[in-house]
Amino acid sequence: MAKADTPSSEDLLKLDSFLCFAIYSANHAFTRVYKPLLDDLELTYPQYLVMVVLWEKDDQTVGSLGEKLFLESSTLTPMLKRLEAMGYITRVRDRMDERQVRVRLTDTGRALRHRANAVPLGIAGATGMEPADLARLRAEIAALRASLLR
Amino acid sequence: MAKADTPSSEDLLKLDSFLCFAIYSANHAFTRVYKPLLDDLELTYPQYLVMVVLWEKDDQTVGSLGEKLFLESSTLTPMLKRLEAMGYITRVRDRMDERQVRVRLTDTGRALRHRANAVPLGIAGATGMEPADLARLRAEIAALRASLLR
DNA sequence: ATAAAATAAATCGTTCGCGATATAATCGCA
DNA sequence: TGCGATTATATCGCGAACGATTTATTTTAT
Repeated sequence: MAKADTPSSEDLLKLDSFLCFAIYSANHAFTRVYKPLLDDLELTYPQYLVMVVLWEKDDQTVGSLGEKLFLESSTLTPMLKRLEAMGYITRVRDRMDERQVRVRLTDTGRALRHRANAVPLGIAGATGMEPADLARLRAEIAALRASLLR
Repeated sequence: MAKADTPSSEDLLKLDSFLCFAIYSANHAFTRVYKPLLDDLELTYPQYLVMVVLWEKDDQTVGSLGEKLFLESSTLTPMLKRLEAMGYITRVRDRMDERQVRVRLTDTGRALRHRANAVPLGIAGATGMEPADLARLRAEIAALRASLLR
């Protein structure tokens, strides 16, 4: 199958598309594995990521969330409105700088964290990998992302 | 920062969300890096993946494409209609089994492959990684996906 | 031979995600 | 001071992506 020669650009077309595809399909796989666990919390996977960021640090601007999640306001604004409608967060213009919107957890949103603690255990189990391997892989992929966005 | 103790479920909430998030954001990063390269071909990133699969093996059913790409017909059908409208593929009911739709490259679609050969080189460069490392990482992520979907 | 089960795509409604653009507030500088 | 540039968020249109359902065809079992 694999030849010792320098791969032609035709071979590369396949080869390299595979790393991106591995990531693309692994991402879908994560979405699917998370779904049943998150259904209980009535959160989608991207919404869950927003909540994780807020559980770590409450009271952030839309821009700050976007920086951490690598998302644009055009993606976040509608998502945050849904989370607000569900009663998990509030969105309030900053008094000092009315351009900014401060996103804060409600008591319900904060309380959700306890129920969410069960989620990661389920995921870690689903990967079937050792914590150390997971950490190493995570770091490598994060480095890859950083290179890509450079 | 890191303690030697067994991580609590609260710590895990952060830790484990990171592998999924690393993948999630790396996937977005790939989409962004591909975009300018694919704009010339008038393909989106998912459409490009479909074309890659067809360049490898022409004349496949919707189901076969879905198996390889891990996508449902509800995702593929509209995408394939767009590729058909662009003149890159044809969609024809199979005479032998009218339930199936056979997807075939047009001459234009086949010809596109040559122009697409430039794409992977650009991506490989953007990762800044050695081919061997890329291959290893790809394999690890593919294994992870397989575990998740088990 | 035909009714029931299974299979393959397509359709529908919802959520994400982006780029381009709009709106509104603040900043900087003449 | 006040006006142009910058910044923060929101809006819009489009293309994925999924689950649930529908339609059409084929297979199977009776």
